[in-house]
Amino acid sequence: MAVTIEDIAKEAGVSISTVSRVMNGTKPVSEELRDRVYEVIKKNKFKPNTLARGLVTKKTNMIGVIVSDISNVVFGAMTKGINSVCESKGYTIMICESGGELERELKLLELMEDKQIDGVLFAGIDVNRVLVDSILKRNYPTVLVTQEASIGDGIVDTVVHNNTKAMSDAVQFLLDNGHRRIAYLGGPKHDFSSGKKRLQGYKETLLKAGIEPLDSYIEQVEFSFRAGYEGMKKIYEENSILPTAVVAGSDVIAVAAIQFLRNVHIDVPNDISIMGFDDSDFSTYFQPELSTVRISYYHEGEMAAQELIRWIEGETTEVKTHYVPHKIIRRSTIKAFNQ
Amino acid sequence: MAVTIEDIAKEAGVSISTVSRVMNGTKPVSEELRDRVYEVIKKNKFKPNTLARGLVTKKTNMIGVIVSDISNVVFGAMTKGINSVCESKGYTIMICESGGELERELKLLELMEDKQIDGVLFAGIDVNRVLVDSILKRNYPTVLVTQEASIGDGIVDTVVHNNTKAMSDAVQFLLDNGHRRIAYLGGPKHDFSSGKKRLQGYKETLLKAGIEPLDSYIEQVEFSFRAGYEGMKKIYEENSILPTAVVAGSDVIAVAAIQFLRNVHIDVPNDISIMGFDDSDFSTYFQPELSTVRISYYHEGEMAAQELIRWIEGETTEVKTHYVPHKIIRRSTIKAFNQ
DNA sequence: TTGTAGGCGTTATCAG
DNA sequence: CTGATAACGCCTACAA
Repeated sequence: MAVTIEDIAKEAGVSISTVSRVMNGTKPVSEELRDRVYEVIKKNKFKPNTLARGLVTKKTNMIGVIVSDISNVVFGAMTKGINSVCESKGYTIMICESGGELERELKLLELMEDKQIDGVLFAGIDVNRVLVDSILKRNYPTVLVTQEASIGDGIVDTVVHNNTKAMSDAVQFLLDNGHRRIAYLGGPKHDFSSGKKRLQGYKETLLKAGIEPLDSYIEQVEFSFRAGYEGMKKIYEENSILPTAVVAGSDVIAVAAIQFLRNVHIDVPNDISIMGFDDSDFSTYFQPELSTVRISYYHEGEMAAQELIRWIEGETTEVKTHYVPHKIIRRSTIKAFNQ
Repeated sequence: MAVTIEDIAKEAGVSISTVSRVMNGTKPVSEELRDRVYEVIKKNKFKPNTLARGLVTKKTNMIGVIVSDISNVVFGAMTKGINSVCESKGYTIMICESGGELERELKLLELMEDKQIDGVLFAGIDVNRVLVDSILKRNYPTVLVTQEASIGDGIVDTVVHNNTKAMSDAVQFLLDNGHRRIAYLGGPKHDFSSGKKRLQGYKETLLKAGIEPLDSYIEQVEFSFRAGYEGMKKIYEENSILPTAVVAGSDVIAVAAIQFLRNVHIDVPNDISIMGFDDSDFSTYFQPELSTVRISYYHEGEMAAQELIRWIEGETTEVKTHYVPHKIIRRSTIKAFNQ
């Protein structure tokens, strides 16, 4: 059996409250006793039982993180950001994987509560009304990361990149480079940020430039290499007039598209330009290097964790959507037509 | 304040022990009372407080996972495997990142204990005597994943792939394909499996084929694109006679090497063959596709988690090293000289 | 400044 | 089968 506060008290010849006080600095203790107690603590390598402590303080210093796919590089980067601030603030993270399924997301939200975590960081796929209700009715702070609620802003605290604007910027970048026939090979429909926000950014920007979006130029696929490959294939097969550029929903999708095009002897960027999304590490591993929209998921994770901890620790926090900036990165998969 | 077992007991008109019993099925309860209690539980959505429970049962159903780098795809896959079995067995995982620093690894091992986890899965960089001692003296089950102890087998329970054999197989594969000048561009020296085991496999296999390993053909670098690139550059610059093949420590390193070679107009595989390691998802995204050694980190994670849980739940477990199989995957970065 | 005692929410032991 | 009651290890008024 591990050594308890009582053992320490006994050995130091003081009461357990005194031991508690020197450990937590919660009330003044005479120097003499303090030293004596410290000594005994060190000697016995005493570590207070966090469960017992949590039971009375209602605080566990643990925060939950819910993501759809642990092995996804995007969430890897985000988690790293989260972890860096949590560690420095004395919090430990509990990561759970939802697979993007509503059922499991709801179950995990509950699991977190059971575990008495202090708060959760939620990276959903489509944070709809059911999810929002579930989040709001719980008695722990929650901030959304990576994905805003699909039923409107200002309802739950959020840290995201502006998906609409990011995609809009990507399309505008292509327009600025003289492209007019721009296809969209984005993430899945059921993913709110990809299925709705980004597609919206794509369409609006084309429209603003006087270009009517073409259904046959729009393909929404899963975030995987295979899906990206098949999506590009479909666009290729079903259009007699090919686009001169494609905006992708992720770098993986972009790379898959390039691979397909190469297989049908279409050169990137000479025949078709490709724009990635995310700026994953590997986007410079390829030849040609990927032009892309840089999203700092690491930073997004950091911000979200900071926001959550601020909330947990009682610093008044306004429920709002915080945007982390994105940036267009030009590399070799874009060819300019104008000038 | 959340509803407690006492509230339920009161509302159902029974004692708290009865409520506890119906929840845990620990002792028989008359059907009548059981139904009545269940009703009240459902109605109030009562969830027992895990902290209080853990305090008395000494079990938290949480297992800790310590990795050096959360955003590394290898650990992403492993974690996913771990998570899948943990979830099915009712355990939740607590992931911590050590950065591969001994200090932090030791600190995390302690943190885990503080949190009263039931056991930990440890993926270290060099599990030396200090670490092993620290692991053994703790009072929770621990199994090493991905990396065996550097001070010998059979001391702590382990699930790994056979690094020596895997690298040996890779080299043998190259030998079988007629290569004689094979360079080694592996992981960092301080990483036991890469710095020691794999290098050993490389040297032994060459020796067995009557080839004396060349120092100038051996480069040990960090697991990053940049480091891989620089490492390949060094081999290129410092050898008047270039190797005809290179075995890499990871797919990322392999891709980086290819990139460098391309930049100095050396063709892969016609001029130099490249063998990757890991078989990461992206190894088929490139042209040419990467020949590599497939390691199923997902499966490794699964096995380790199973082993740990078996241990936690008291099924006698023999402390030994479990190997998960690897496999040579031939793709396009290898050219055969013979036949 | 220090100690006593009650309570946090459960499980488990022991009578009934 | 059921119900008190004592732990579990710690924090925190309340007293001294």
